[in-house]
Amino acid sequence: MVGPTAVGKTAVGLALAAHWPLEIISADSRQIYRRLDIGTAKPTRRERGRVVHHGLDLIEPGSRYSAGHFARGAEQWLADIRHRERMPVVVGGTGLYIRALTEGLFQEPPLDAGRRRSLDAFTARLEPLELLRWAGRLDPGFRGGGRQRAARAIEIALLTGRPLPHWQGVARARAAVVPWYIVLTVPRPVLHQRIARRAEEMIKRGLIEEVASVLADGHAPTAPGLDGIGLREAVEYLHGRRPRASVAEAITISTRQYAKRQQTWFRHQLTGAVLTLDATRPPERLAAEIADAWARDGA
RNA sequence: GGUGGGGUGACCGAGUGGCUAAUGGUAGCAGACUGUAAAUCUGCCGGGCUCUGCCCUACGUAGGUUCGAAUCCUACCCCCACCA
Repeated sequence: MVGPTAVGKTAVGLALAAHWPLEIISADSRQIYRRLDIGTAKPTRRERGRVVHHGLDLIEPGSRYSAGHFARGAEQWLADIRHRERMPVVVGGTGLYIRALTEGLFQEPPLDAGRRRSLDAFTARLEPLELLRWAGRLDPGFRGGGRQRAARAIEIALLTGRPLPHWQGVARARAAVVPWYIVLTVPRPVLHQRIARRAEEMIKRGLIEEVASVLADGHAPTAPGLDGIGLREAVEYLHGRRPRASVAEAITISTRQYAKRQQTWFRHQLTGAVLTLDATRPPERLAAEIADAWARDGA
Protein backbone atom coordinates (compact mmCIF):
# COMPACT_ATOMS: atom_id res chain seq x y z
CA MET A 1 0.00 0.00 0.00
CA VAL A 2 1.52 3.23 -1.17
CA GLY A 3 0.62 6.89 -1.38
CA PRO A 4 2.04 10.29 -0.60
CA THR A 5 2.79 11.56 2.89
CA ALA A 6 -0.19 12.41 5.00
CA VAL A 7 -2.81 10.43 3.12
CA GLY A 8 -3.36 8.22 6.12
CA LYS A 9 -1.64 4.99 5.14
CA THR A 10 -1.05 3.90 8.71
CA ALA A 11 -4.70 4.22 9.66
CA VAL A 12 -5.77 2.10 6.72
CA GLY A 13 -3.10 -0.46 7.50
CA LEU A 14 -4.37 -0.78 11.04
CA ALA A 15 -7.95 -1.00 9.87
CA LEU A 16 -6.99 -3.87 7.60
CA ALA A 17 -6.12 -5.88 10.67
CA ALA A 18 -9.85 -6.31 11.19
CA HIS A 19 -9.94 -8.43 8.03
CA TRP A 20 -6.85 -10.58 8.24
CA PRO A 21 -4.19 -11.44 10.75
CA LEU A 22 -1.45 -9.26 9.35
CA GLU A 23 1.91 -7.69 9.93
CA ILE A 24 3.09 -4.46 8.42
CA ILE A 25 6.37 -3.86 6.67
CA SER A 26 7.15 -0.18 6.62
CA ALA A 27 8.80 0.92 3.39
CA ASP A 28 9.97 4.29 4.58
CA SER A 29 13.51 5.50 4.23
CA ARG A 30 13.26 7.84 7.23
CA GLN A 31 11.43 5.74 9.75
CA ILE A 32 14.33 3.33 9.77
CA TYR A 33 16.11 5.81 12.03
CA ARG A 34 15.85 5.35 15.77
CA ARG A 35 14.89 8.28 17.97
CA LEU A 36 13.44 10.45 15.22
CA ASP A 37 9.89 9.43 16.00
CA ILE A 38 8.10 12.73 15.65
CA GLY A 39 10.13 14.03 12.74
CA THR A 40 9.53 10.94 10.63
CA ALA A 41 5.90 10.51 11.70
CA LYS A 42 6.37 6.94 12.82
CA PRO A 43 3.39 4.91 13.89
CA THR A 44 2.93 5.43 17.61
CA ARG A 45 3.69 2.88 20.28
CA ARG A 46 -0.01 2.19 20.54
CA GLU A 47 -0.43 1.66 16.85
CA ARG A 48 2.52 -0.66 16.84
CA GLY A 49 0.92 -2.51 19.71
CA ARG A 50 -2.09 -3.26 17.58
CA VAL A 51 -0.18 -4.57 14.58
CA VAL A 52 3.39 -5.78 14.40
CA HIS A 53 5.51 -3.38 12.35
CA HIS A 54 8.79 -4.24 10.65
CA GLY A 55 11.29 -1.83 9.23
CA LEU A 56 11.20 0.77 11.98
CA ASP A 57 14.05 1.87 14.24
CA LEU A 58 16.72 -0.13 12.48
CA ILE A 59 19.74 2.16 12.71
CA GLU A 60 21.17 5.19 14.48
CA PRO A 61 20.84 8.66 12.94
CA GLY A 62 24.51 8.63 12.02
CA SER A 63 24.32 5.51 9.88
CA ARG A 64 23.38 5.02 6.30
CA TYR A 65 20.79 2.67 4.89
CA SER A 66 19.83 1.87 1.33
CA ALA A 67 17.23 0.34 -0.91
CA GLY A 68 19.36 -2.79 -1.04
CA HIS A 69 19.45 -3.09 2.73
CA PHE A 70 15.75 -2.65 2.78
CA ALA A 71 15.09 -5.28 0.14
CA ARG A 72 17.19 -7.85 1.96
CA GLY A 73 15.58 -7.06 5.28
CA ALA A 74 12.10 -7.09 3.85
CA GLU A 75 12.67 -10.45 2.21
CA GLN A 76 13.44 -11.90 5.61
CA TRP A 77 10.44 -10.27 7.26
CA LEU A 78 8.22 -11.52 4.47
CA ALA A 79 9.41 -15.06 4.94
CA ASP A 80 8.87 -14.83 8.68
CA ILE A 81 5.40 -13.38 8.33
CA ARG A 82 4.38 -16.07 5.91
CA HIS A 83 5.79 -18.65 8.22
CA ARG A 84 3.47 -17.34 10.90
CA GLU A 85 0.67 -17.63 8.36
CA ARG A 86 -0.13 -13.99 8.40
CA MET A 87 -0.70 -11.49 5.66
CA PRO A 88 2.24 -9.20 4.95
CA VAL A 89 1.23 -5.67 4.06
CA VAL A 90 3.93 -3.32 2.85
CA VAL A 91 3.05 0.25 3.74
CA GLY A 92 5.13 3.19 2.74
CA GLY A 93 5.95 6.11 0.56
CA THR A 94 9.52 5.38 -0.47
CA GLY A 95 9.03 4.35 -4.08
CA LEU A 96 12.53 3.06 -4.61
CA TYR A 97 12.35 0.76 -1.59
CA ILE A 98 9.13 -0.68 -2.84
CA ARG A 99 10.53 -1.20 -6.27
CA ALA A 100 13.59 -2.87 -4.81
CA LEU A 101 11.17 -5.37 -3.32
CA THR A 102 8.79 -5.83 -6.23
CA GLU A 103 11.20 -5.68 -9.13
CA GLY A 104 14.56 -6.30 -7.58
CA LEU A 105 17.61 -4.11 -7.90
CA PHE A 106 20.55 -5.23 -9.94
CA GLN A 107 22.94 -7.50 -8.16
CA GLU A 108 25.61 -5.14 -6.96
CA PRO A 109 29.08 -6.64 -7.14
CA PRO A 110 31.07 -6.23 -3.94
CA LEU A 111 32.55 -2.75 -3.69
CA ASP A 112 35.72 -2.14 -1.75
CA ALA A 113 34.60 -0.06 1.22
CA GLY A 114 37.84 1.86 1.52
CA ARG A 115 38.04 2.81 -2.14
CA ARG A 116 34.40 3.73 -2.02
CA ARG A 117 34.93 6.13 0.87
CA SER A 118 37.87 7.87 -0.71
CA LEU A 119 36.06 8.16 -4.01
CA ASP A 120 33.10 9.65 -2.18
CA ALA A 121 35.30 12.23 -0.58
CA PHE A 122 36.82 13.03 -3.95
CA THR A 123 33.60 13.42 -5.90
CA ALA A 124 32.12 15.51 -3.11
CA ARG A 125 34.73 18.15 -3.85
CA LEU A 126 34.32 18.25 -7.63
CA GLU A 127 32.55 21.05 -9.42
CA PRO A 128 29.06 19.95 -10.43
CA LEU A 129 29.77 20.35 -14.13
CA GLU A 130 32.99 18.41 -13.93
CA LEU A 131 31.27 15.65 -12.02
CA LEU A 132 28.55 15.34 -14.64
CA ARG A 133 31.08 15.30 -17.46
CA TRP A 134 33.11 12.63 -15.75
CA ALA A 135 30.03 10.49 -15.17
CA GLY A 136 29.15 10.84 -18.84
CA ARG A 137 32.61 9.72 -19.89
CA LEU A 138 32.71 6.69 -17.61
CA ASP A 139 29.11 5.76 -18.32
CA PRO A 140 27.90 6.62 -21.81
CA GLY A 141 24.37 5.76 -20.76
CA PHE A 142 24.42 8.40 -18.04
CA ARG A 143 21.50 10.72 -18.66
CA GLY A 144 22.15 13.30 -16.00
CA GLY A 145 20.27 13.68 -12.80
CA GLY A 146 22.65 15.74 -10.76
CA ARG A 147 25.38 15.28 -8.22
CA GLN A 148 24.15 12.31 -6.35
CA ARG A 149 23.32 10.18 -9.31
CA ALA A 150 26.48 11.20 -11.13
CA ALA A 151 28.51 10.14 -8.12
CA ARG A 152 26.75 6.80 -8.11
CA ALA A 153 27.42 6.24 -11.81
CA ILE A 154 31.08 7.07 -11.30
CA GLU A 155 31.34 4.84 -8.28
CA ILE A 156 29.96 1.81 -10.06
CA ALA A 157 31.95 2.34 -13.24
CA LEU A 158 35.21 2.91 -11.44
CA LEU A 159 34.96 0.30 -8.73
CA THR A 160 33.56 -2.50 -10.87
CA GLY A 161 35.06 -1.68 -14.23
CA ARG A 162 31.64 -1.70 -15.87
CA PRO A 163 29.06 1.06 -16.15
CA LEU A 164 25.73 1.00 -14.38
CA PRO A 165 23.61 -0.09 -17.38
CA HIS A 166 25.73 -3.21 -17.73
CA TRP A 167 24.85 -4.39 -14.24
CA GLN A 168 21.29 -3.26 -14.55
CA GLY A 169 20.83 -5.30 -17.68
CA VAL A 170 22.83 -8.35 -16.81
CA ALA A 171 22.33 -8.94 -13.17
CA ARG A 172 18.84 -8.19 -12.04
CA ALA A 173 18.12 -9.61 -8.63
CA ARG A 174 15.05 -11.71 -8.16
CA ALA A 175 11.98 -9.81 -7.03
CA ALA A 176 10.80 -10.79 -3.59
CA VAL A 177 7.08 -10.45 -4.13
CA VAL A 178 4.43 -10.23 -6.80
CA PRO A 179 3.00 -6.80 -6.12
CA TRP A 180 -0.64 -6.05 -5.67
CA TYR A 181 -0.58 -2.32 -5.25
CA ILE A 182 -3.06 -0.18 -3.43
CA VAL A 183 -2.48 3.48 -4.14
CA LEU A 184 -4.09 5.89 -1.74
CA THR A 185 -4.88 9.32 -3.13
CA VAL A 186 -6.74 12.34 -1.96
CA PRO A 187 -7.70 15.50 -3.87
CA ARG A 188 -4.85 17.97 -3.87
CA PRO A 189 -6.50 20.62 -1.70
CA VAL A 190 -7.29 18.01 0.94
CA LEU A 191 -3.75 16.71 0.80
CA HIS A 192 -2.36 20.19 1.28
CA GLN A 193 -4.61 20.76 4.22
CA ARG A 194 -3.51 17.51 5.84
CA ILE A 195 0.12 18.32 5.23
CA ALA A 196 -0.18 21.73 6.87
CA ARG A 197 -1.90 20.24 9.87
CA ARG A 198 0.69 17.52 10.12
CA ALA A 199 3.54 20.06 10.15
CA GLU A 200 1.97 21.99 12.95
CA GLU A 201 1.25 18.84 14.91
CA MET A 202 4.87 17.76 14.62
CA ILE A 203 6.09 20.97 16.14
CA LYS A 204 3.49 20.86 18.85
CA ARG A 205 4.51 17.33 19.75
CA GLY A 206 8.14 18.31 20.15
CA LEU A 207 9.89 17.93 16.81
CA ILE A 208 12.42 20.60 17.68
CA GLU A 209 13.19 19.15 21.09
CA GLU A 210 13.59 15.73 19.54
CA VAL A 211 16.13 16.99 17.03
CA ALA A 212 17.90 19.06 19.70
CA SER A 213 18.36 15.98 21.82
CA VAL A 214 19.82 14.01 18.93
CA LEU A 215 22.26 16.83 18.26
CA ALA A 216 23.07 17.11 21.94
CA ASP A 217 24.14 13.48 21.93
CA GLY A 218 26.86 14.31 19.48
CA HIS A 219 25.26 13.57 16.13
CA ALA A 220 26.39 15.90 13.38
CA PRO A 221 23.75 18.17 11.87
CA THR A 222 24.64 16.50 8.58
CA ALA A 223 23.94 12.99 9.90
CA PRO A 224 22.01 10.95 7.33
CA GLY A 225 19.17 10.50 9.77
CA LEU A 226 18.68 14.22 10.06
CA ASP A 227 18.47 14.69 6.32
CA GLY A 228 14.73 14.70 6.01
CA ILE A 229 11.86 17.10 5.74
CA GLY A 230 11.08 18.71 9.05
CA LEU A 231 14.34 17.47 10.56
CA ARG A 232 16.29 19.75 8.26
CA GLU A 233 14.17 22.74 9.16
CA ALA A 234 14.51 21.97 12.85
CA VAL A 235 18.28 21.82 12.51
CA GLU A 236 18.27 25.16 10.69
CA TYR A 237 16.27 26.73 13.45
CA LEU A 238 18.48 25.26 16.18
CA HIS A 239 21.53 26.66 14.41
CA GLY A 240 20.02 30.10 14.18
CA ARG A 241 19.63 29.99 10.43
CA ARG A 242 15.85 30.16 10.47
CA PRO A 243 13.36 32.03 12.62
CA ARG A 244 11.10 29.85 14.69
CA ALA A 245 8.00 31.35 13.14
CA SER A 246 9.00 30.12 9.69
CA VAL A 247 9.57 26.49 10.62
CA ALA A 248 6.03 25.18 10.18
CA GLU A 249 5.55 26.95 6.88
CA ALA A 250 8.86 25.69 5.50
CA ILE A 251 8.03 22.14 6.50
CA THR A 252 4.62 22.40 4.90
CA ILE A 253 6.08 23.56 1.61
CA SER A 254 8.78 20.89 1.42
CA THR A 255 6.30 18.22 2.36
CA ARG A 256 3.94 19.37 -0.34
CA GLN A 257 6.72 19.20 -2.90
CA TYR A 258 7.73 15.79 -1.70
CA ALA A 259 4.19 14.48 -1.80
CA LYS A 260 3.96 15.65 -5.37
CA ARG A 261 7.12 13.79 -6.31
CA GLN A 262 5.73 10.69 -4.69
CA GLN A 263 2.54 10.95 -6.68
CA THR A 264 4.53 11.31 -9.87
CA TRP A 265 6.41 8.16 -8.97
CA PHE A 266 3.31 6.16 -8.16
CA ARG A 267 1.62 7.41 -11.30
CA HIS A 268 4.38 6.31 -13.62
CA GLN A 269 6.69 3.83 -11.98
CA LEU A 270 4.43 1.09 -10.70
CA THR A 271 3.98 -1.90 -12.93
CA GLY A 272 1.43 -4.56 -12.25
CA ALA A 273 -1.94 -4.61 -10.58
CA VAL A 274 -2.87 -1.24 -9.13
CA LEU A 275 -5.96 -0.46 -7.12
CA THR A 276 -6.36 3.26 -6.62
CA LEU A 277 -8.57 4.42 -3.78
CA ASP A 278 -9.72 7.84 -2.71
CA ALA A 279 -8.57 8.11 0.87
CA THR A 280 -10.92 10.90 1.78
CA ARG A 281 -13.20 8.18 3.11
CA PRO A 282 -12.77 6.65 6.57
CA PRO A 283 -10.04 4.02 7.00
CA GLU A 284 -12.51 1.28 7.91
CA ARG A 285 -14.40 1.73 4.66
CA LEU A 286 -11.19 1.67 2.68
CA ALA A 287 -9.99 -1.42 4.51
CA ALA A 288 -13.25 -3.20 3.73
CA GLU A 289 -12.96 -2.26 0.10
CA ILE A 290 -9.40 -3.49 -0.05
CA ALA A 291 -10.35 -6.79 1.55
CA ASP A 292 -13.18 -7.22 -0.96
CA ALA A 293 -10.97 -6.43 -3.90
CA TRP A 294 -8.34 -8.81 -2.63
CA ALA A 295 -10.87 -11.61 -2.29
CA ARG A 296 -11.99 -10.92 -5.84
CA ASP A 297 -8.76 -10.17 -7.74
CA GLY A 298 -5.91 -10.89 -5.37
CA ALA A 299 -3.34 -13.52 -6.12
C1' G B 1 2.29 70.12 4.90
C1' G B 2 7.81 69.84 3.18
C1' U B 3 12.04 66.94 1.49
C1' G B 4 14.08 62.38 -0.07
C1' G B 5 13.42 57.19 -1.52
C1' G B 6 10.05 53.87 -3.74
C1' G B 7 5.60 51.52 -6.46
C1' U B 8 7.78 45.73 -11.99
C1' G B 9 4.38 39.58 -13.66
C1' A B 10 1.03 34.95 -7.73
C1' C B 11 5.28 36.77 -4.26
C1' C B 12 10.42 38.69 -3.62
C1' G B 13 13.54 41.29 -6.76
C1' A B 14 16.88 43.05 -11.28
C1' G B 15 16.42 46.22 -15.23
C1' U B 16 17.00 52.90 -16.17
C1' G B 17 15.23 54.80 -24.24
C1' G B 18 15.28 49.84 -29.01
C1' C B 19 18.56 43.31 -28.52
C1' U B 20 12.23 43.25 -23.05
C1' A B 21 6.70 39.25 -22.31
C1' A B 22 10.85 41.78 -19.22
C1' U B 23 17.69 38.57 -15.67
C1' G B 24 17.39 35.98 -10.87
C1' G B 25 14.96 33.71 -6.87
C1' U B 26 10.41 31.74 -4.48
C1' A B 27 5.78 29.47 -4.94
C1' G B 28 2.97 26.53 -8.58
C1' C B 29 2.39 22.73 -12.57
C1' A B 30 4.40 18.61 -15.29
C1' G B 31 8.35 15.05 -15.70
C1' A B 32 12.81 11.80 -14.66
C1' C B 33 14.24 8.15 -11.23
C1' U B 34 17.80 0.47 -10.27
C1' G B 35 21.54 0.60 -3.45
C1' U B 36 22.11 8.60 -0.01
C1' A B 37 15.50 8.30 -2.68
C1' A B 38 11.75 12.77 2.81
C1' A B 39 17.41 12.19 -1.78
C1' U B 40 19.13 14.01 -6.62
C1' C B 41 17.74 16.31 -10.99
C1' U B 42 14.86 18.28 -15.76
C1' G B 43 11.08 21.15 -18.34
C1' C B 44 7.06 24.83 -18.23
C1' C B 45 5.52 29.11 -15.86
C1' G B 46 0.73 36.67 -18.70
C1' G B 47 -3.22 35.17 -22.38
C1' G B 48 -4.68 33.46 -27.27
C1' C B 49 -3.75 31.40 -32.15
C1' U B 50 -3.89 28.66 -38.37
C1' C B 51 2.42 27.91 -33.13
C1' U B 52 10.15 27.19 -36.15
C1' G B 53 5.92 32.32 -36.33
C1' C B 54 1.83 35.78 -35.26
C1' C B 55 -1.71 38.68 -32.31
C1' C B 56 -3.39 40.80 -27.72
C1' U B 57 -2.46 42.44 -22.61
C1' A B 58 1.43 44.04 -19.04
C1' C B 59 6.16 47.34 -15.32
C1' G B 60 0.82 52.40 -9.62
C1' U B 61 -3.01 55.76 -12.68
C1' A B 62 -3.71 59.43 -16.55
C1' G B 63 -1.48 62.24 -20.08
C1' G B 64 2.99 63.82 -22.87
C1' U B 65 8.05 63.62 -25.45
C1' U B 66 10.10 60.09 -29.14
C1' C B 67 10.39 56.52 -35.26
C1' G B 68 10.43 53.64 -30.47
C1' A B 69 9.32 54.07 -23.12
C1' A B 70 9.13 49.65 -17.59
C1' U B 71 13.11 53.09 -18.59
C1' C B 72 12.60 60.51 -20.11
C1' C B 73 8.78 64.68 -18.74
C1' U B 74 4.04 66.40 -16.16
C1' A B 75 0.00 65.67 -12.90
C1' C B 76 -2.37 62.57 -9.60
C1' C B 77 -2.80 58.18 -6.17
C1' C B 78 -0.38 54.91 -2.69
C1' C B 79 3.92 53.19 0.51
C1' C B 80 8.47 54.16 3.45
C1' A B 81 12.02 57.45 5.92
C1' C B 82 13.26 62.02 7.82
C1' C B 83 11.76 67.08 8.82
C1' A B 84 7.56 69.95 10.33
